[in-house]
Amino acid sequence: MNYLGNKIRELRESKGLLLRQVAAHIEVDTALVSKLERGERKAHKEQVSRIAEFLEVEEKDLMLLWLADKIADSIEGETLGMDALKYIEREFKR
Amino acid sequence: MNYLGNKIRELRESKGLLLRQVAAHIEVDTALVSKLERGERKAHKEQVSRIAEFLEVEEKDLMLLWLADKIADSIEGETLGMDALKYIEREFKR
DNA sequence: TTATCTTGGACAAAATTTGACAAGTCAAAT
DNA sequence: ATTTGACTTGTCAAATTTTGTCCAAGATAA
Repeated sequence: MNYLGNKIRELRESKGLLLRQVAAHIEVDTALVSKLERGERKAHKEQVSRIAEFLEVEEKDLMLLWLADKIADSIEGETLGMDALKYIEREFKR
Repeated sequence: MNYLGNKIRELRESKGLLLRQVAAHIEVDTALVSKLERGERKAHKEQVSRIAEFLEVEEKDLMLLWLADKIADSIEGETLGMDALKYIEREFKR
Protein backbone atom coordinates (compact mmCIF):
# COMPACT_ATOMS: atom_id res chain seq x y z
CA MET A 1 0.00 0.00 0.00
CA ASN A 2 1.14 3.49 -0.66
CA TYR A 3 -1.19 6.08 0.74
CA LEU A 4 1.62 8.31 1.96
CA GLY A 5 3.70 8.22 -1.19
CA ASN A 6 0.73 9.07 -3.36
CA LYS A 7 -0.15 11.96 -1.11
CA ILE A 8 3.36 13.30 -1.11
CA ARG A 9 3.59 13.19 -4.86
CA GLU A 10 0.25 14.87 -5.20
CA LEU A 11 1.28 17.64 -2.85
CA ARG A 12 4.69 18.07 -4.35
CA GLU A 13 3.41 18.31 -7.89
CA SER A 14 0.59 20.64 -6.99
CA LYS A 15 3.24 22.96 -5.65
CA GLY A 16 5.46 22.55 -8.67
CA LEU A 17 8.36 21.26 -6.62
CA LEU A 18 11.06 18.86 -7.79
CA LEU A 19 12.16 15.61 -6.24
CA ARG A 20 15.57 17.06 -5.66
CA GLN A 21 14.15 19.92 -3.66
CA VAL A 22 12.41 17.57 -1.31
CA ALA A 23 15.51 15.41 -1.24
CA ALA A 24 17.66 18.37 -0.28
CA HIS A 25 15.31 19.24 2.53
CA ILE A 26 15.32 15.81 4.09
CA GLU A 27 18.96 15.26 3.20
CA VAL A 28 18.75 12.11 1.12
CA ASP A 29 19.36 11.13 -2.46
CA THR A 30 16.82 12.18 -5.06
CA ALA A 31 16.31 8.59 -6.10
CA LEU A 32 15.20 7.77 -2.61
CA VAL A 33 12.46 10.36 -2.64
CA SER A 34 11.29 8.95 -5.93
CA LYS A 35 11.14 5.54 -4.27
CA LEU A 36 9.32 6.86 -1.26
CA GLU A 37 6.68 8.42 -3.44
CA ARG A 38 6.20 5.22 -5.36
CA GLY A 39 6.18 3.09 -2.24
CA GLU A 40 9.34 1.22 -3.13
CA ARG A 41 10.85 2.34 0.16
CA LYS A 42 9.30 3.21 3.48
CA ALA A 43 9.91 6.62 4.98
CA HIS A 44 11.12 6.96 8.53
CA LYS A 45 8.94 8.79 10.98
CA GLU A 46 11.45 11.60 11.12
CA GLN A 47 11.45 11.91 7.35
CA VAL A 48 7.69 12.18 7.34
CA SER A 49 7.93 15.11 9.74
CA ARG A 50 10.37 16.95 7.58
CA ILE A 51 8.43 16.33 4.43
CA ALA A 52 5.26 17.65 6.07
CA GLU A 53 7.20 20.72 7.08
CA PHE A 54 8.55 21.27 3.61
CA LEU A 55 5.23 20.71 1.88
CA GLU A 56 3.44 22.82 4.44
CA VAL A 57 0.86 20.34 5.59
CA GLU A 58 -0.08 19.11 9.04
CA GLU A 59 2.39 16.51 10.19
CA LYS A 60 -0.53 14.59 11.62
CA ASP A 61 -2.13 14.24 8.21
CA LEU A 62 0.91 12.57 6.71
CA MET A 63 1.59 10.52 9.81
CA LEU A 64 -1.86 9.04 9.59
CA LEU A 65 -1.14 7.83 6.07
CA TRP A 66 2.26 6.58 7.10
CA LEU A 67 0.65 4.49 9.81
CA ALA A 68 -2.09 3.34 7.49
CA ASP A 69 0.59 2.02 5.14
CA LYS A 70 2.22 0.15 7.97
CA ILE A 71 -1.02 -1.50 8.92
CA ALA A 72 -1.93 -2.27 5.34
CA ASP A 73 1.46 -3.82 4.71
CA SER A 74 1.21 -5.96 7.80
CA ILE A 75 -1.92 -7.66 6.53
CA GLU A 76 -1.43 -7.56 2.78
CA GLY A 77 -2.50 -10.71 1.08
CA GLU A 78 -4.11 -12.10 4.22
CA THR A 79 -7.62 -13.37 3.84
CA LEU A 80 -8.24 -12.81 7.53
CA GLY A 81 -6.98 -9.26 7.38
CA MET A 82 -10.32 -7.61 7.79
CA ASP A 83 -11.28 -9.92 10.63
CA ALA A 84 -8.05 -9.13 12.40
CA LEU A 85 -8.68 -5.41 12.03
CA LYS A 86 -12.09 -5.80 13.59
CA TYR A 87 -10.64 -7.93 16.35
CA ILE A 88 -8.05 -5.33 17.20
CA GLU A 89 -10.59 -2.54 17.22
CA ARG A 90 -12.77 -4.47 19.59
CA GLU A 91 -9.84 -5.23 21.87
CA PHE A 92 -8.67 -1.65 21.86
CA LYS A 93 -12.03 -0.47 23.09
CA ARG A 94 -11.25 -2.05 26.46
CA MET B 1 0.86 -7.33 22.02
CA ASN B 2 0.61 -11.05 22.54
CA TYR B 3 -2.80 -12.40 21.75
CA LEU B 4 -1.43 -15.51 20.07
CA GLY B 5 1.12 -16.43 22.70
CA ASN B 6 -1.42 -16.12 25.47
CA LYS B 7 -3.85 -18.29 23.57
CA ILE B 8 -1.25 -20.94 22.89
CA ARG B 9 -0.23 -21.11 26.50
CA GLU B 10 -3.82 -21.33 27.60
CA LEU B 11 -4.49 -24.16 25.19
CA ARG B 12 -1.31 -26.00 25.97
CA GLU B 13 -1.83 -25.87 29.70
CA SER B 14 -5.47 -26.85 29.48
CA LYS B 15 -4.29 -29.97 27.71
CA GLY B 16 -1.53 -30.63 30.17
CA LEU B 17 1.15 -30.52 27.50
CA LEU B 18 4.75 -29.49 27.99
CA LEU B 19 6.72 -26.83 26.17
CA ARG B 20 9.10 -29.48 24.95
CA GLN B 21 6.30 -31.45 23.37
CA VAL B 22 5.20 -28.45 21.35
CA ALA B 23 8.81 -27.73 20.58
CA ALA B 24 9.36 -31.23 19.28
CA HIS B 25 6.32 -30.97 17.07
CA ILE B 26 7.36 -27.75 15.42
CA GLU B 27 11.05 -28.72 15.51
CA VAL B 28 12.53 -25.86 17.45
CA ASP B 29 14.21 -25.36 20.77
CA THR B 30 12.07 -25.44 23.90
CA ALA B 31 13.30 -22.00 24.84
CA LEU B 32 11.89 -20.65 21.63
CA VAL B 33 8.42 -21.94 22.34
CA SER B 34 8.64 -20.31 25.73
CA LYS B 35 9.48 -17.06 24.00
CA LEU B 36 6.69 -17.42 21.52
CA GLU B 37 4.16 -17.91 24.28
CA ARG B 38 5.41 -14.88 26.12
CA GLY B 39 5.58 -12.78 22.99
CA GLU B 40 9.31 -12.31 23.10
CA ARG B 41 9.54 -13.80 19.63
CA LYS B 42 7.07 -13.85 16.79
CA ALA B 43 6.02 -17.17 15.33
CA HIS B 44 6.26 -17.82 11.63
CA LYS B 45 3.08 -18.50 9.76
CA GLU B 46 4.16 -22.07 9.20
CA GLN B 47 4.80 -22.51 12.90
CA VAL B 48 1.32 -21.25 13.69
CA SER B 49 -0.11 -23.91 11.42
CA ARG B 50 1.78 -26.68 13.08
CA ILE B 51 0.94 -25.47 16.55
CA ALA B 52 -2.74 -25.35 15.66
CA GLU B 53 -2.47 -28.87 14.38
CA PHE B 54 -0.75 -30.08 17.51
CA LEU B 55 -3.13 -28.33 19.87
CA GLU B 56 -6.11 -29.43 17.81
CA VAL B 57 -7.66 -26.07 17.13
CA GLU B 58 -8.71 -24.42 13.92
CA GLU B 59 -5.71 -22.96 12.18
CA LYS B 60 -7.84 -19.97 11.32
CA ASP B 61 -8.42 -19.17 14.96
CA LEU B 62 -4.73 -18.93 15.73
CA MET B 63 -3.94 -17.18 12.47
CA LEU B 64 -6.38 -14.45 13.36
CA LEU B 65 -4.55 -13.80 16.59
CA TRP B 66 -1.21 -13.96 14.84
CA LEU B 67 -2.38 -11.28 12.43
CA ALA B 68 -3.89 -9.23 15.22
CA ASP B 69 -0.49 -9.21 16.92
CA LYS B 70 1.14 -8.01 13.74
CA ILE B 71 -1.29 -5.16 13.41
CA ALA B 72 -1.07 -4.24 17.06
CA ASP B 73 2.71 -4.23 16.91
CA SER B 74 2.71 -2.03 13.85
CA ILE B 75 0.85 0.74 15.66
CA GLU B 76 2.00 0.28 19.22
CA GLY B 77 2.64 3.53 20.97
CA GLU B 78 1.11 5.59 18.17
CA THR B 79 -1.45 8.13 19.20
CA LEU B 80 -2.97 8.03 15.74
CA GLY B 81 -3.22 4.26 15.79
CA MET B 82 -6.96 4.11 16.16
CA ASP B 83 -7.48 6.73 13.47
CA ALA B 84 -5.27 4.78 11.11
CA LEU B 85 -7.23 1.62 11.77
CA LYS B 86 -10.45 3.38 10.93
CA TYR B 87 -8.87 4.88 7.84
CA ILE B 88 -7.76 1.49 6.58
CA GLU B 89 -11.13 -0.05 7.19
CA ARG B 90 -12.82 2.69 5.25
CA GLU B 91 -10.35 2.31 2.39
CA PHE B 92 -10.75 -1.43 2.32
CA LYS B 93 -14.47 -1.14 1.86
CA ARG B 94 -13.86 0.12 -1.66
C1' DT C 1 19.65 17.80 -29.97
C1' DT C 2 20.39 19.32 -25.24
C1' DA C 3 19.21 19.89 -20.70
C1' DT C 4 16.60 18.51 -16.88
C1' DC C 5 13.88 15.42 -14.22
C1' DT C 6 12.80 10.85 -12.82
C1' DT C 7 13.34 5.86 -12.41
C1' DG C 8 15.55 1.22 -12.19
C1' DG C 9 19.04 -1.91 -10.77
C1' DA C 10 22.89 -3.34 -8.22
C1' DC C 11 25.22 -3.06 -4.20
C1' DA C 12 27.17 -2.32 0.48
C1' DA C 13 26.02 -0.80 4.94
C1' DA C 14 22.95 -0.84 8.59
C1' DA C 15 19.32 -2.58 11.25
C1' DT C 16 16.39 -6.19 12.69
C1' DT C 17 15.08 -10.84 13.49
C1' DT C 18 15.94 -15.42 14.36
C1' DG C 19 16.93 -19.52 17.00
C1' DA C 20 20.35 -22.33 19.45
C1' DC C 21 22.94 -22.99 23.41
C1' DA C 22 24.10 -22.68 28.05
C1' DA C 23 23.12 -21.14 32.43
C1' DG C 24 19.69 -19.69 35.38
C1' DT C 25 15.32 -19.89 38.57
C1' DC C 26 11.86 -22.28 40.94
C1' DA C 27 8.97 -25.82 42.99
C1' DA C 28 8.14 -30.43 44.06
C1' DA C 29 9.77 -34.86 44.97
C1' DT C 30 13.08 -37.89 47.05
C1' DA D 1 19.83 -31.00 51.23
C1' DT D 2 19.95 -32.77 46.62
C1' DT D 3 17.94 -34.02 42.61
C1' DT D 4 14.74 -33.64 39.01
C1' DG D 5 11.86 -31.57 35.70
C1' DA D 6 9.73 -27.52 33.63
C1' DC D 7 10.38 -23.24 32.25
C1' DT D 8 13.00 -18.75 31.58
C1' DT D 9 16.75 -15.69 30.52
C1' DG D 10 20.99 -13.85 28.40
C1' DT D 11 24.09 -13.96 24.80
C1' DC D 12 25.55 -14.42 20.36
C1' DA D 13 26.32 -15.41 15.56
C1' DA D 14 23.82 -16.31 11.45
C1' DA D 15 20.26 -15.12 8.48
C1' DT D 16 17.12 -11.94 6.68
C1' DT D 17 15.33 -7.49 5.67
C1' DT D 18 15.67 -2.71 5.00
C1' DT D 19 17.91 1.33 3.79
C1' DG D 20 20.18 4.66 0.92
C1' DT D 21 23.71 5.69 -2.67
C1' DC D 22 25.68 5.54 -7.11
C1' DC D 23 25.22 5.34 -11.72
C1' DA D 24 23.07 4.35 -15.98
C1' DA D 25 19.10 4.66 -18.61
C1' DG D 26 14.40 6.40 -19.56
C1' DA D 27 11.26 10.33 -20.03
C1' DT D 28 9.97 14.86 -21.03
C1' DA D 29 10.19 19.46 -22.44
C1' DA D 30 12.45 23.28 -24.81
